[in-house]
Amino acid sequence: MENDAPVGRRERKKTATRTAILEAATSLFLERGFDAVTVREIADKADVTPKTVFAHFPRKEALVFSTENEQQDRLVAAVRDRTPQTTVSEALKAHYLAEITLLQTEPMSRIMALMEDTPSLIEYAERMWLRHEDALIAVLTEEFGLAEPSAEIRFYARFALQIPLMARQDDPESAMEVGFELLDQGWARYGSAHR
Amino acid sequence: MENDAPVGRRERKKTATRTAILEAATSLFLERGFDAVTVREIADKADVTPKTVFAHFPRKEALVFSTENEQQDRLVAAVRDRTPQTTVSEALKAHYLAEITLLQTEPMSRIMALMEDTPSLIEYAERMWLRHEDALIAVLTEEFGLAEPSAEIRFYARFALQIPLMARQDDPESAMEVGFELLDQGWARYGSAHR
DNA sequence: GAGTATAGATACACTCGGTATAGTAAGAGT
DNA sequence: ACTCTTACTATACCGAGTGTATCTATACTC
Repeated sequence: MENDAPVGRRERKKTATRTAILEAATSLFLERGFDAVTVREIADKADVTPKTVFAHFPRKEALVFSTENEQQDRLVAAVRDRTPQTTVSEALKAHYLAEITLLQTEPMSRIMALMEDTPSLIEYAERMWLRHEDALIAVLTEEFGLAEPSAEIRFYARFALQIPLMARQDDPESAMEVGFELLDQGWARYGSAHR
Repeated sequence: MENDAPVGRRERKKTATRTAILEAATSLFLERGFDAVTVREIADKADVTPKTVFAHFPRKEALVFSTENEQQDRLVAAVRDRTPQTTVSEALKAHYLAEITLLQTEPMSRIMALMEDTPSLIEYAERMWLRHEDALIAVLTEEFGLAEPSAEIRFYARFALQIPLMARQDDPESAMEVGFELLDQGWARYGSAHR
């Protein structure tokens, strides 16, 4: 979390205001919901100018998802650090399931609850998630010992990132199962019966 | 296009203002670009109130994509009306390629050019395109003689709709080829060599 | 055909996210 | 002590989109 070098006072102050903004925002969001809180209120509570809020976070939605980078790192690590006898799909499936259980614990679960009834947040979260595509393509390319990503890898990454988005319902495990089965074995078996 | 019953004067006037807004918008967009045109300017040129613009179109971006419904109809028809010996994937691939060539002709090509350098438009177009998912799921369910959509169908639809989004580059045909090959035959063949 | 209801449009004020600009003040490097 | 940079402020602003009350031409009804 805060394992960066404790550099100069200036940077310390900067991260201080950043966390102040973040804390003000999350407390207000959890209290009244995302849409009902204005950026100006957040700024007031954090005792900064609205402009400062946007200096630290590109959009209002970004105040909810401040741990995006770590998420990507975990995803990449899940692929790269899998055991040799594990396929990429198996590793991804396991990782997705682990992430889901992670999201069900405090304090993430409250943010997830906030998300459920805020369309703009869902949308933003999905867009952010899909931004990991390039990173996933990069690991896969590396793992497969290629110099350039192949078209197959690109499609695989695109498809694979869709799976957790569809498994956010009641039974994530079996949904995930189906998704990866289709991704690994293909549709032909289902479709061939009906041309 | 305008094959609806020529009903009362009221509805005729309504569609008249709608087309006036649409024409004003497209001409201004093509002339100066999407972002450089304000809704007020469009409203002025169409001689209506800004409020009226939003009464006809939910968002500014919707002014560019006014033929969304027809697009969905064509997609559904491509699946439903395929010849019996054609698989769904084959039908979709052919349809996508046809749509792409359609988009390369006037006046669509100019709208596409407009899109290229307007991120918000690309985003909106993709979101709108993916909204066809439910419709695609519905046809597939029907075509496969099921009462309820299966999880496999849901994933297939999700994946299949991603393919044209990835084939917007230089060589759509071969990209499409790869996408559907992966979707139909699965990743196992590629991945197995590298676990 | 007069009376009434209503849908489409208007006028206008407003909210809110986000930006632009100019300036201040504190910290960092020399 | 000397700048130079940088986080932040103050303030005004922009543009998309909404809320509300109102007007009016059209449609419906008796």
